[in-house]
Amino acid sequence: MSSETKCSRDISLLYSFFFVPLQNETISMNFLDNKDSKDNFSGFRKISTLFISDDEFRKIEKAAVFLRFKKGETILKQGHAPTHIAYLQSGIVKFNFQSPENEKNTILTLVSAPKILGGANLFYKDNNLFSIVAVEDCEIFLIEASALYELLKENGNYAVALFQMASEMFKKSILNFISVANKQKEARIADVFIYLAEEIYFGTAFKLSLTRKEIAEFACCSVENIIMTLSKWQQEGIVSFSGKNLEITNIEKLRYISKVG
Amino acid sequence: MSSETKCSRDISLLYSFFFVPLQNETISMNFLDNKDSKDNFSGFRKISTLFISDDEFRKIEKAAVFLRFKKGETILKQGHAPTHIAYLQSGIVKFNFQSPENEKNTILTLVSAPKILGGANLFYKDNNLFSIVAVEDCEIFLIEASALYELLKENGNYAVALFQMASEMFKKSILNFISVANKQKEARIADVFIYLAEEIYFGTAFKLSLTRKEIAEFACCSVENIIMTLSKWQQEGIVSFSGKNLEITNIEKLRYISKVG
DNA sequence: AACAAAACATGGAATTTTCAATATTTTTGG
DNA sequence: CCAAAAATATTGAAAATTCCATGTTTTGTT
Repeated sequence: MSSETKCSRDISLLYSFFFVPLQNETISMNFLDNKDSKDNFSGFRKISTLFISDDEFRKIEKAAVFLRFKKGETILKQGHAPTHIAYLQSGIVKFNFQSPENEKNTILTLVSAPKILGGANLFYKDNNLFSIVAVEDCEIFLIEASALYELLKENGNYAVALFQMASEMFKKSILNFISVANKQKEARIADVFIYLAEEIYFGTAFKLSLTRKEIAEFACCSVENIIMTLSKWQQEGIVSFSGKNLEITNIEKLRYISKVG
Repeated sequence: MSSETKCSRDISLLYSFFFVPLQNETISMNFLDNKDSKDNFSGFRKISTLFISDDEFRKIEKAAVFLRFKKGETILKQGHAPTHIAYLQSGIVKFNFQSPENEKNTILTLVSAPKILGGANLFYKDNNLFSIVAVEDCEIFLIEASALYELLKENGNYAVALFQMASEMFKKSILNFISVANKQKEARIADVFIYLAEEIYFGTAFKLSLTRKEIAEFACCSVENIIMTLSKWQQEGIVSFSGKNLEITNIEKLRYISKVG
């Protein structure tokens, strides 16, 4: 547990109650005190404020705990019971499926803050279908599922709103599926970079937080394909990169590749 | 409109109100009178009975129209506004995505009755992401989305239940995605036939309602792959088929191929 | 700073998969 | 019932993609 944590009162009990440690995973133990927590929680309030009352919000807040996750840490784990839903305050996460047979990973979709995560997992009767893993340092509120469930049952308006948000992320997975199913390598990789620019980094120049391997797992091809394609694109003046810094210099060309492949 | 249609009163107006004709698609115009409609609708009631009251059910029933769709007909169309949700009383449907660029179709998942369809589409803000098409003759209730929406907002319990059902179908699409992304041809085709036996035909011997082309669109490979693989499997004693009649004679072998293939 | 591990990069061989050409069988519509 | 269309089937060539071997660079840790 970090020594810099400031607790105005003991919320470690709350923490240990709401948070189930994940196997073989080291968890970032930092969390803020209630005051800070409340401030940070305003993002969730903002998303939800149209639909839930102050009373309802306070109930959720009581069932929530604020956590920081470092790059690579698992937030919600595939195969576990969906005991929590997560509100992503800041950072970027991947929806990762790990094949039980081989070691292969598939990234279903990427999501950047602010978003409510785990809704899709939550509504299954079964255990989590995929993991949610930080690809950048993240600030997260883990909310006890049962508390949210009670709210949803009482507040249909909010239920519909939450489903819409959860559906958005499903939709993105499906869109990626369609890209993978119909297009070949180069068009798929183009789709990934268009997606990164439009939905993750909100611009054409960014510091890439994904490794080539992760991009391969997202575009469903080999690492070599990613590396070769990026090199080719750099020669063709479509992208320019050095290390992790990357700029898409001709996004229209990328859109063309996405279509014609 | 079929001459054998018996209408105890004029519901064709209701029909035309609820039903938006689909472009380039001939629609089955048969529908039953209100009495029959009520009887058949009990399936929907049964699915929903734990969550909605008789009053609420009657409201939904008033906003519903019973239709028969013939094999190949489109029930909900990709790109259209999600004006309706469908209760599949009997039959089998495919979730079909048609690529705007080329003519390629992708079958995201298959679903057999009884199920509530279009929930996923419903929760999007956007238009339908995919079409729902009959692969066998279907009996369907089309329910006005706005009526259901009102119910969901008032009845959070039912909203949660409906979303769970919609999530199930999403989950199946995702599982297919994972199969396509990670496995190669033969293992994917094995997955498709295991799915058909377990979730669609509820047995290892069935009359295949999909063409080889549709199976290819489901397993995301070429028609030739399906034909060759089936021939090979028949020689190896894994399946036996003649025309549309097919029997999986060694499903364990199929499961092995799914894993190792 | 040194070292180990991971990530990045490149090229060719091997494999998988699609495409193209063609023939047979089954289904559909008049 | 017949003709046309669609579906099924088979084959080899072409294309796409992964795998493998190898080397360089970057990152993280002690």
